Amino acid sequence: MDTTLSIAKRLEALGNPTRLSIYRALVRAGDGGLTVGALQERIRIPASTLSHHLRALVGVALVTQERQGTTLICRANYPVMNGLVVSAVSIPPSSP
Amino acid sequence: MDTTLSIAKRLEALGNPTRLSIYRALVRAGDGGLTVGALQERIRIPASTLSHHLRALVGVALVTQERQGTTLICRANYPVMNGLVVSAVSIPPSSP
DNA sequence: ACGGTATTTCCAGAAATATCGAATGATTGG
DNA sequence: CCAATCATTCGATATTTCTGGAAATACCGT
Repeated sequence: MDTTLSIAKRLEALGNPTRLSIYRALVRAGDGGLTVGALQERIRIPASTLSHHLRALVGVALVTQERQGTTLICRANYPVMNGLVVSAVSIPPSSP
Repeated sequence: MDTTLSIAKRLEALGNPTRLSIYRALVRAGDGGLTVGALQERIRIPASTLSHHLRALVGVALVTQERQGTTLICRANYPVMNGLVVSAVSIPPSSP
């Protein structure tokens, strides 16, 4: 019903260069994913900033997280991205 | 070279609910496109606000404009959107 | 040139985002 | 329990984005 909104939220999440870099790093990492620490080494931004961006990506389900002891593993959520792509490309029926 | 950036810019442009509505209205309109005025009737926002959003979409080439007398016809730029989708889905090689 | 319609630019205020150091919380191994 | 490591939250600032009324501009027909 609010398709447009959830699509926009995901696009907005990916629309920040830093967050897009994070997402792409996770795509590159594949199914193994990356810990927040590993991500920090690659992206090279302060931990707090990274944490905020990760929260945004997780909030729209583009990224999932799994605890493993003291570390957190982050993974790109492919099905959600595929759905987003389909939604973005397909011709919308009408409304908003 | 700045792939990530230009992708991010386009995603950001579509990441605003109002702009996404505008873009979708243009997709619905098809090859005929819509004048700015027609767009305003559908989206129902002040002309100046609409103009700002259109400028953003045109600025990243997701929308094209063609003058026709006193009116401006806006059209969704499909090739750019297709390119964006491909970029977003394909696994990036490395770097930022 | 004038009047009218279509659209953009100017301006400004409100709201949202991005950033990051410092403090805090969580979890495990010893 | 303590120390250590990994990560998040707090607090504060700087920057950007969004919004829309008013004024300006563009283009046509007469």
